[in-house]
Amino acid sequence: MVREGQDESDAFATEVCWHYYVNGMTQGEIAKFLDTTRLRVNQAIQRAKSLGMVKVRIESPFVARVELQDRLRRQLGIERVIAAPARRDAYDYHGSVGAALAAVVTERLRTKAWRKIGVSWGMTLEAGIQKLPQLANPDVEIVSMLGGTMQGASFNSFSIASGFAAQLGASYSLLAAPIFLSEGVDRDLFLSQEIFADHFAKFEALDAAILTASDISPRSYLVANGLPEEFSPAAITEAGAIGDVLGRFLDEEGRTIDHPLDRRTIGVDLDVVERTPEKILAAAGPHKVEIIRAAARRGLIDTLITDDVTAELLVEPSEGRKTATLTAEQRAG
Amino acid sequence: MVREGQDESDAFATEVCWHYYVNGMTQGEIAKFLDTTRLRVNQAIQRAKSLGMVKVRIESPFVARVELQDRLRRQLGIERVIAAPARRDAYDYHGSVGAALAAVVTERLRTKAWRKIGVSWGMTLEAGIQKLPQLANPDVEIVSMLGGTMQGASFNSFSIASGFAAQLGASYSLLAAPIFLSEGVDRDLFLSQEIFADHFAKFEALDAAILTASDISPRSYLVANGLPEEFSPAAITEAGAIGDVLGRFLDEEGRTIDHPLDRRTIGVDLDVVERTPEKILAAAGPHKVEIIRAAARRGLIDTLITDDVTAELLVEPSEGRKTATLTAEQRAG
DNA sequence: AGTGATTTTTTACAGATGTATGCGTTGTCT
DNA sequence: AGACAACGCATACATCTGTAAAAAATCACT
Repeated sequence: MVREGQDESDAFATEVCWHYYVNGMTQGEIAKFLDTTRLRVNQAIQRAKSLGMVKVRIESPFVARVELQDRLRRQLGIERVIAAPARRDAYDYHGSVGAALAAVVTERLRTKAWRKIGVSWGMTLEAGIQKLPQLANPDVEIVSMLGGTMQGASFNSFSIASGFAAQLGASYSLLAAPIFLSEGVDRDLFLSQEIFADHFAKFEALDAAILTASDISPRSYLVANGLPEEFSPAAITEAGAIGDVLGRFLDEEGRTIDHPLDRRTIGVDLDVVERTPEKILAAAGPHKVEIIRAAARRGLIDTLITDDVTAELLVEPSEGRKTATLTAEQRAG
Repeated sequence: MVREGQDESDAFATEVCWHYYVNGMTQGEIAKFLDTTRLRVNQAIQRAKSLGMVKVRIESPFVARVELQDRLRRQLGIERVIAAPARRDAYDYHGSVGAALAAVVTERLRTKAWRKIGVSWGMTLEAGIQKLPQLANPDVEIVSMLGGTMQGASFNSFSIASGFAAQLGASYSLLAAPIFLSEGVDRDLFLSQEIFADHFAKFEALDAAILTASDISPRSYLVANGLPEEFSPAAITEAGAIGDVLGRFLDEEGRTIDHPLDRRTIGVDLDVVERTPEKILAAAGPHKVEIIRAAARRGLIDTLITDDVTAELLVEPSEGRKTATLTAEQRAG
């Protein structure tokens, strides 16, 4: 050509991409058609992609959610994120997340050979039970991962494990103890009872754990109904806690806070939970953003189930909102 | 899922496409990641494409031209179209087309083992010679496909073949005869001369033909300089002709017109040209639109070299201008 | 429960794609 | 002119992709 190299090569790449993407020709066909080698065509496509000449856009109502999930997944460094679409007009923190949790558990049970599933408790998990279909999994055992509350407003904390078991057609194993021991009770002595030893041994053998997280506020079922009188929410916050997972209060970095309350908690140790093969944490609500981040940092989440409202709040504000139109240069490598 | 099937499957397809196109994951990786089979992922991508969910856009200054060429190529039913970018401020019909012709010929000579190249003549081909680099093709013979003019304004019609040969470093073979025999000369007798028989035999053995086309107007070098006095342009038009290729006047359908002039023309028969393996026709200008269409219909064009202005005029107005953003559903089949 | 029909899942295989290797050509420097 | 380096090209090969057929599972019906 009389024209200079850059133009010519761009024009060539343009024509190659046109045939490839628009006309659907194969690289070999294009090479034959343009009297060149397949290698050249292949390289032209790769160059065009890396130059951002080829733009792939996915048009679907689900794109925003998928993108959000993907970004959050990378940011939190966890395996999977599900951001269920929340009702923005009647936002309740639990409805959509519960449905998504039910769907995930159902799907997982269909394909995985889970035997023991550890469960936490709380309003989010209660919502999940409501959405579960009736299944038959006689080989599955639902293992309660922490003690229960002695009083409550809406549901019995022990009923979470049994409720899961009932819907899943599974057996269950409760931890028949208060979540927080009374003052003066010797923890080691209490737990030395044989029945507890058997139960704690199951924690090490869980195939999956269904968790939730709460902040420290009256909205937290645990704080509202379970906290011993001598521990005020303010005192726990003072100690650096921003919320709890399984009754264990964590600081911003996901570390268990050093506080007398922790030594009175009856339930699985978070270090044990970390070793569980599949950890599903379901939680939503603007007030839970910090504790979800902390739980992720602690390594307590493989699959995060939340809603799109919370997910939006979870993503780093620094990471500017990307458009759904992205370059597909990734195929190059 | 609690949601209905359509939504779920669309959401799934969206997520799959996201991973595939945006994250650049392989179908197998996505299947493993989403706990499903590669088949499902493959089908989801195909469904998304066929639903128009995936849009591929090529962003390049050359897109418009490439698209134009491709559309024209299909419409004319020829192998290749090159629409060189014309200078719209100083439009001359020949500059850009000549450069493109030179580029094509150079490229073809580099890769193809052409031995005999037939050439027409005219201002467009003259422009091509000007843009040809100096090459060395001692094994190539340039064969003039028609007789010459006895007078002219700008260039000698015989110099086209010799000019090509000089630039290409090839030998040449002229047809030393007038393009139109004088009245009363017996054509068969004239052509029975041995030297012409040899030359005409070469027409059957051409590897390629470099052609052009003109309308019937003073802008045509042939009409202006070559037409016998007894044939007025009006008379030829009257006979149905809209232009000529190699001195053969064609009607709209590309048929050689039945006219006394045709029986006095000295040059290759168009039926012979049709059998030439590679026919390159270079022509541009709004006035040449009709004759280019006719030449294509006649099967005289494998590669059309024109400019973008002419190409725009050549495409059927009925075929609405498509946008450069097209669905890439073609990969499905 | 048994049986047949329908649908999924698995498996296999034929292209298509992306990459590395070695060879030949071109151009350049001494 | 000869040697060397750089570049491009053909080949080969390891995935990846798309599709069809076989096997298995599920479902509907008797």
